[in-house]
Amino acid sequence: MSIDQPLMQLVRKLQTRAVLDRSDIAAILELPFNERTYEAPGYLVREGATRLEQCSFIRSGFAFRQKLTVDGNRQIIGICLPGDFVDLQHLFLDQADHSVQVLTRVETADVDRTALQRLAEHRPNLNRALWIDTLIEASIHREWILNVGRRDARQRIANLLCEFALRMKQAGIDQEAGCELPMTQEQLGDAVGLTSVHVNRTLKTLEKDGLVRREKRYLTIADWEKIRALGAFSALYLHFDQGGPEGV
Amino acid sequence: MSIDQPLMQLVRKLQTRAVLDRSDIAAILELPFNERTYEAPGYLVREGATRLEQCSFIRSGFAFRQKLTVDGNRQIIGICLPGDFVDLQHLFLDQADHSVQVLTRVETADVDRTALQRLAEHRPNLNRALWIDTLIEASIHREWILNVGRRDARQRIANLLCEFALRMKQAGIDQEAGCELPMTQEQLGDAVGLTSVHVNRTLKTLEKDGLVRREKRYLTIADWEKIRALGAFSALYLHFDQGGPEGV
DNA sequence: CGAAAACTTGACCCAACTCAACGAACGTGG
DNA sequence: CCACGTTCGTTGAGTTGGGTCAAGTTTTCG
Repeated sequence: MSIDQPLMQLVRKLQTRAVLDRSDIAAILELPFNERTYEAPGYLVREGATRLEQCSFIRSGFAFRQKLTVDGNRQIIGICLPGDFVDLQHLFLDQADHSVQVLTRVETADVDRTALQRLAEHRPNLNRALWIDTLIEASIHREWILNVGRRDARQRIANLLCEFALRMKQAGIDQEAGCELPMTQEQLGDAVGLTSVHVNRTLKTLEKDGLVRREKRYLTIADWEKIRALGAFSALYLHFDQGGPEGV
Repeated sequence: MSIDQPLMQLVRKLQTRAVLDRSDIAAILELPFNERTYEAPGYLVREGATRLEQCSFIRSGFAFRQKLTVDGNRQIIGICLPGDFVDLQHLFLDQADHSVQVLTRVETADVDRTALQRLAEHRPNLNRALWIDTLIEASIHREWILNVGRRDARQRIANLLCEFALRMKQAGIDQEAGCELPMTQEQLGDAVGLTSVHVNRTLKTLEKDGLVRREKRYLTIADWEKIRALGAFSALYLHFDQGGPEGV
């Protein structure tokens, strides 16, 4: 049950979603699983795939969900941080409706989906935790629709950065001076529905205004309050408050 | 157990999501519930609301999910048809992260959320059905992010119309000649991230090209194949195939 | 060290927005 | 059932945020 026991990471994640008792935790730690490593531009999930027998969560590294237009345009649908499930939707859905691609080298732990289904079936707390995780992801999707549909370039990027920083913090992997962003400007653009060229120009203005700082490949948030205001970011949609007993 | 028993409608909906046995159905029909009616520009759910003790599904009428920008711009996040749950997310989430507003007069049946939780807890089939419903909604959200983020006006509207028509058909409420659309052009615009003015102009071109027909207040799809191709619509993301036994 | 990937910058363009005025349809009350 | 206010749809003219294209420059990494 050491800290580098991958399933312990899963336990900790689910504990942010619902209260688990001793036996719940024991049941998780007994799950059969295998580990896997994916390198940089690889796919964890491919849209259309059908023999989905496992649900994976990320032990380390970053990934993103994406869908493509017929004419090849990419839209990033969400970002997966360490500790996140990559494809919890495959607990019950039989076909992948989007792809998940590696951002930085990713290590996963893959749990058999029927084993996970049994767990949800027999353990209300785990059922609740997994379900809440699903619901929060849907909530994040909703915010993204708003972001891409109704905000201008500066606001979109600001909002994305806020979400990223806060989720990093909740996952306990933020640096002291803000947080790093492991995405290229093109990927950033694909996440907010803009061109890499325009992302570049927009980031410049954000830097000029003292909202972010950029060195080499990394971007850090310089003025949290200003960027929060610009992106009109409200953490409500991340539902951080859901961990309490019986959801109070 | 007549057809106008509201809970029978719920049974039928859930049967499109998973296989239910006799006792599952009986358990649903025993749920306590009350009925409510909402008039035209009213709210079924308000963003930020906290005492969420019921989950409602729509017996008749249409509603839409929405979020607002700080500067008052609206983005419609999804559309609720008769038979759809309005706020299944409140089965486990304790705060509303978006609003749901009436499109046409809506009649709902409201089920106590703890009763529904108990059902999910004790009945794997129902747990599965409800969960799949949640997952499909998340999948629709993803498609909307793509739609709004990476397609042009004609494609966006075409895609939305396809989704609407197909879901209407699955819900069994399509007219013979395509289907009516109970949304104003402004609402259409808010759903696809455009202005009502631009929606108007774009609809004109779609009509000129013979893809849709418009009479009075109603819009019907004239050429399904053309509009499907234009919107690059693929029904994959609606996961209609999920109803089978054990998801095969 | 060299090639590939990522980032910058400028010039030009266009899809969609804004503003504004007007017409059509709806529905409500008398 | 008509009158009239309100909402919805339509159209034009002018503007703009962000896209495109293209040519560098810097960074990364094998």
